[in-house]
Amino acid sequence: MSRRISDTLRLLGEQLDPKRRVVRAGDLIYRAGEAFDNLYILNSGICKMVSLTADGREQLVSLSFRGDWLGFDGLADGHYGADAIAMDTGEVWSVPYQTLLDVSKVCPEVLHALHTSMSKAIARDRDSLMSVCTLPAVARVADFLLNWADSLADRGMRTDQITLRMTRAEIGNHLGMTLESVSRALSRLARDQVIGFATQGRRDVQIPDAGALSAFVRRHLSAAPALLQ
Amino acid sequence: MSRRISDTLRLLGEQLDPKRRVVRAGDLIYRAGEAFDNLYILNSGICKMVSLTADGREQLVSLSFRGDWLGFDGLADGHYGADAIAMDTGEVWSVPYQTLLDVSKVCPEVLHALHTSMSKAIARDRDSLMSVCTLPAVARVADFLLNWADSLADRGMRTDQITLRMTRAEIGNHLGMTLESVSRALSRLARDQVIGFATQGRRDVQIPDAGALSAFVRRHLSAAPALLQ
DNA sequence: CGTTCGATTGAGGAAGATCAATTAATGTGG
DNA sequence: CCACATTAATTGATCTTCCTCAATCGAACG
Repeated sequence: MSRRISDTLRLLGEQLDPKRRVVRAGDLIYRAGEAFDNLYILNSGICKMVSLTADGREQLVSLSFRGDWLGFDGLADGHYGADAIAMDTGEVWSVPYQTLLDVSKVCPEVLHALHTSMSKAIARDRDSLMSVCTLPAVARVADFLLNWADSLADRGMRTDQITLRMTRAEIGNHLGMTLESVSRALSRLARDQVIGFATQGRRDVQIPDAGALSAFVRRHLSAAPALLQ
Repeated sequence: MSRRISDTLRLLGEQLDPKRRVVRAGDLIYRAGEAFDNLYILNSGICKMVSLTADGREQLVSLSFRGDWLGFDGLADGHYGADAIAMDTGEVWSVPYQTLLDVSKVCPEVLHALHTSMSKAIARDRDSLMSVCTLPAVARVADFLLNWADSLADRGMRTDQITLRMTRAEIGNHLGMTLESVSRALSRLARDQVIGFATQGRRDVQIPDAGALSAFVRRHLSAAPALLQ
């Protein structure tokens, strides 16, 4: 899988000749409301998508890792629907949507990469909804950590220790709970030995055994009624 | 907008020569886990996507209306990620993904229609997450009704009276609350005169003034902390 | 006309929010 | 490099929202 993502990135880099930009934590990649022109590909680093409603509600709607595309949300109505913000040093490639279409005609793999990435984005968004709707707070945090670790694993990175580049407030916002609940959940997970904290600072989370963390989630399902037919 | 959707459907019908199938409430369009081959286009009727986890959690992840495409979620890993179930009598078109790609080469509009639809799906999924994460139960139900009405409006249909083809349990599942909370929320909305119930049966909801319903949501925002940078 | 399924409503309880105080990490200017 | 200021995180006490359990009512259907 790590191979897959690197290979895809190499292909895209060669075929699309994207504009490359180095970003640092906090840098804006695009802003909600801006005219849609480019799609972005995250070559390295981590990104968050933050959506803001007219009535002032703010939501961290998704996270992106190496190989992910950004900006789909702007395609339909010609304007991006959220802010894309770097959470870390990284490199972002940008490609005009039109260029992408042109290249796709001679290189179908590029189009397939786009579709695969959009499909994954949809699947991930649904997983988020599932998590928020069906899991109690502690399990939601555990599930969040598992998903982060999975994302790293897909990219061939270590998953026994992950560095969350987010505050408790951001995590809570993304998971639909308060920062205090996030903190309590993490303390609980640490007390139950399914996660650990690194020596310095509590933003580094150790996951010695993903299976145990996964089992923790299963143990904390609140008996939900079936929907069925 | 209604024009747009009809026009797009006509184009797709002509260009793709899809297989057409009439479905009735409860009919399965595709099943989670099935091999991905086709994309589906909803020519009429309403559809729900239901996702099921390994540990038995069930989630109504999204709803689809006339003109929406179904099946994107299967593109990335070759298997559909949810069940697609008709909630009403309707007609579903199916098109092999490969056919779609072939036609796209001679008719770029088709590809653009696909991308637009995927982009909208992503935007809608994010709206769902936003709603679940930032709104209290009553407001969530109100927002749900507003979104449904908007979907109808986009298709040129009446929005002052909508027929929910869902039980309270299904609505609750989709919105992350119990069926009792949905019932109480609807009673509350009716008491506050922002919705009404039709003479017969309580599945028909009248929305005399969408603005008033929208204002109700705004009045019931729980003061949330800002995320900012 | 009774049976079944869905919806409503009430009472009590629990999960998580809110408020508040403390501690830990991070950053800044001297 | 240190004292101080600032921001983030933890933890506790209380309160609110929503869930759970239960009874009743209504609608649909054989």
